[in-house]
Amino acid sequence: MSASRQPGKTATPLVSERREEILALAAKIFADKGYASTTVREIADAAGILSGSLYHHFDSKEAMLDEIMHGFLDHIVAQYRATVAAGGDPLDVLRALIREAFSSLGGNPAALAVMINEFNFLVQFPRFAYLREGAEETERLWSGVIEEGMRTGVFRTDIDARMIYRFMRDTIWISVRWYRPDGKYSPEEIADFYVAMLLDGLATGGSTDTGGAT
Amino acid sequence: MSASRQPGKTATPLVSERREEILALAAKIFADKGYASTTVREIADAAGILSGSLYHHFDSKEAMLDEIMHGFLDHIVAQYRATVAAGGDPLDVLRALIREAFSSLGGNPAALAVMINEFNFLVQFPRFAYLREGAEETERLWSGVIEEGMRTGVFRTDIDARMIYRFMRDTIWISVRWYRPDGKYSPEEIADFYVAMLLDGLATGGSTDTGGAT
DNA sequence: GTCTATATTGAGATAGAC
DNA sequence: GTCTATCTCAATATAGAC
Repeated sequence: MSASRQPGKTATPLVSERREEILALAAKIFADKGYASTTVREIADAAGILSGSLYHHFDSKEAMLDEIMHGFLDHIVAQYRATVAAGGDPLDVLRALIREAFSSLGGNPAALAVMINEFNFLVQFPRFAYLREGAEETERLWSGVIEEGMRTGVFRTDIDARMIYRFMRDTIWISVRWYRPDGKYSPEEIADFYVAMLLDGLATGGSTDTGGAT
Repeated sequence: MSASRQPGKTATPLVSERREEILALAAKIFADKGYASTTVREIADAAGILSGSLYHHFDSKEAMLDEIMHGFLDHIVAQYRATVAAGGDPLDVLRALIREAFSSLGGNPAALAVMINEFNFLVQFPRFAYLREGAEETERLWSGVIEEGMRTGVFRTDIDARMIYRFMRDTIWISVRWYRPDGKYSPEEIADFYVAMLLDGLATGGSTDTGGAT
């Protein structure tokens, strides 16, 4: 388990492994019970130490949450940025974005769940204001691709691009609530199902009659 | 505001109006801050009374949550049941279900938000086990319609029906997080956008190539 | 139905020994 | 890096007067 440690160098890594371990445990518990309902004692128990000892690694319970959120958000936004920057056919770019979003399920499901569950509450506090920035940049990136696809004619234009974005974002991310790593489908398969449904629709024939909203 | 009160009868209604008022206030705060992060004092403040006085109306904070959840779930499940029982073309039934789900946005958004946010955590406690039953009945009702549509050939059969259900359920319900009553679109319009996208897809041409999952 | 006053518990966090 | 011991505060809930 210490394979990455270089012989001769006596530890003190820039980011302690123990920190990361504890952070991963905390993320899991935050995801399962909710941040507010989680006690520092539970986190300490999971790590096999006493609650007071946690404060050697972290300033506070909130600081743990902050690190989890920051780590997740920075990573995913950087991915989106790179994918959009690479450019290409809007349809392909959108597909790539969707796959990246779904692959967070396999990557760090606990952090994703915490993000989904706590975002709305946390974003109102100054300390977590960066969450809004990340969300807004993500929305700009995704919506930009949709809008480009509308201009070039590959996407339909009769639905608000921002609403399409929201539908997609919510559907993809909230799937962390039912996704199980040992389940029937991998994140990649789920992504492909979703792309298939999103692009071509559920109906077989032309069910162009939406039945209302004239 | 007391239009429903009959003259001559001196109050003592079966369900006190004051209870309902307080419950609505509690639901709003639970929705905004999360159940665990809400204090009984905040609820009392909103109602213009002191925290101790709440216990004249309710046994506990948890009892308030219980009433909110029960009220919401019973109502929506009864609706779904009736709609499915009425029968008809699966495509029309599905459309009706989707509209009903979205109309919860206009009806009782706070209760819906609390349901979405707290479901996963609460369902593990015996007191809230009925949440699972409600969710399962809902899934059976919706999935049944999708499967019938697959049999009769109006829906594509290359995507798992339960996954389709989950995608739909999540997308619709989580929209309570961004829906605003004073916003650009009504729940009915949002429902129609969603139905349009769901049934016919986002792509204009035949983008049958999903690009992977061979 | 609400208030005053308070009991009681459990939470996050700290100080210093080891 | 962890433990022992404890502080402090805030939260739910209660009892009884009005």
